[in-house]
Amino acid sequence: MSTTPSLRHRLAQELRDRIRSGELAPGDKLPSEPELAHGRGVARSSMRAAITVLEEEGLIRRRQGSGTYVTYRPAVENDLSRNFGVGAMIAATGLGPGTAEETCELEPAPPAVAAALDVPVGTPLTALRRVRTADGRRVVVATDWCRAEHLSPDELRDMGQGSVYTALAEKGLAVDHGVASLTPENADAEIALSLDVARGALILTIDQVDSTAEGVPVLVSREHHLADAFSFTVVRQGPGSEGAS
Amino acid sequence: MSTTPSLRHRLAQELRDRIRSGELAPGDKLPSEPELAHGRGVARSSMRAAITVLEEEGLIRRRQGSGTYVTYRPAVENDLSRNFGVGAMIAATGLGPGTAEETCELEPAPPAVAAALDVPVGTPLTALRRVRTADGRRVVVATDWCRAEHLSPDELRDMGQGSVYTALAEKGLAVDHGVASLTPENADAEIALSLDVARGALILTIDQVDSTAEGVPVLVSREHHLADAFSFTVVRQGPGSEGAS
DNA sequence: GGCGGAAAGTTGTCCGACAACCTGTTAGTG
DNA sequence: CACTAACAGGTTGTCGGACAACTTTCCGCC
Repeated sequence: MSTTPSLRHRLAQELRDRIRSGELAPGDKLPSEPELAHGRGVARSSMRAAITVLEEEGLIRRRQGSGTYVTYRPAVENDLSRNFGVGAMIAATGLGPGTAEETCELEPAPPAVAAALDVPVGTPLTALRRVRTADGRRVVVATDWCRAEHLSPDELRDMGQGSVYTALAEKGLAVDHGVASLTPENADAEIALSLDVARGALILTIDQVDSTAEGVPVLVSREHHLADAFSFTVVRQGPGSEGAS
Repeated sequence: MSTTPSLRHRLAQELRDRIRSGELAPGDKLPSEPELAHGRGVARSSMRAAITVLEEEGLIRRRQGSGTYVTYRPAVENDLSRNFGVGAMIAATGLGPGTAEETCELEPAPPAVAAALDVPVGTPLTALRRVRTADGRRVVVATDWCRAEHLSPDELRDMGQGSVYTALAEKGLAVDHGVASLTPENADAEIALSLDVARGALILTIDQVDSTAEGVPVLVSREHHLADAFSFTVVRQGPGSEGAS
């Protein structure tokens, strides 16, 4: 897992840091490609590839004959498409993440989860149920399911504080991407009790299926977020390059 | 606006189409870079730059010494981070978008909108209020605000069916990206009336600020979506390359 | 002061070469 | 026969240089 990324990705990361640190502010013009390349002792084509990565991420914009400029894209505090896991989301709001309740045991697969993980309904799955807190306040109740042969309840319990993602990664099942589905809800009795709020409180439920790079679904989660504790944001790409469909 | 995009972007679009059309299925190996380049009569470096674009989008994955492969990323039907505008979202679900009510007039800027557009509170703004339908059913009530000197109510009315985005683009104010904020709500009396549902129905409100490539905010919108009419999904990038924070 | 054109600077594309790496084959060994 | 190790071929990664296309600046000219 400590394989060094390719040169262009390392160069891209350096530039990303320089932008995020504020050394290169929005609207600023980057040094020319030959300059950047010579400064780091790499070929211009390599530096160019790195710049292409950032361009695709939308951090910079190239203009032929003129130069390369940092875009005015805002740094969103809590971007749904980037922050992974409840802990990261809470941390992104500047609050301290914690866990109030935690149970981890084998549980027969509910239909929706079974379908996502491609197992028969009722198959025993490792289920991790947690109530997450932000600065002590209960804000999320979440359940994670994964196949028992991938991660047993015992292994997960031993993991302790570590994220489920790191636990899976150590088993060679690194999560590459996930698809999240958002649904507004009113808190039912169970959720209200777990989060210590009145029944009917506004909840945003996130159902997510995480898969490996090979497309194998390894983790299903259902998170009930207290609506007034978070603000969920997404950066949407403009309709520029895309053709009609 | 008809400036041809750079060669690598055109090549990237061709490859994207071949993947989306199913000609290249997930897991398939792409022809080698020299092969692809020669087939299109371009230099390998140009084709390589195009492939880098797709790699950054997550559509393909390169493996040194082995080849380039199409990833197993799912094609999500209604991706919040890609579909722009209510019409596109409705169309993405396979339903026919329509408009039930439409009013367009000057209106003093509410505080939140004024702040986003960087004008004093109460400044007259062009406000477009629409009730959108999917296969005839009322599903969204949306209000768009923009500065009157950018787009007057008359101009917008003349536009007719055309999207607000195209109207702005023709004025040289093409929208490059937007930041959306999601909030669950229960329908109040006004929304309930507009959407013809009971009070308290579950609503997902999307507040969005759209800006040009220069970072100038040009359009603010507030959309109340009927929760059970849509499923909102987001593809989330895995925690792979990102360091901890 | 205003205008036109040359000049310098920057990104876009092309070409050829070699290094690093993966994969399947083959020859050798037990 | 099973297993291992070396080999050859193919593929991506990086390098260096060159020229084209384009933008911006500046200088001389009117």
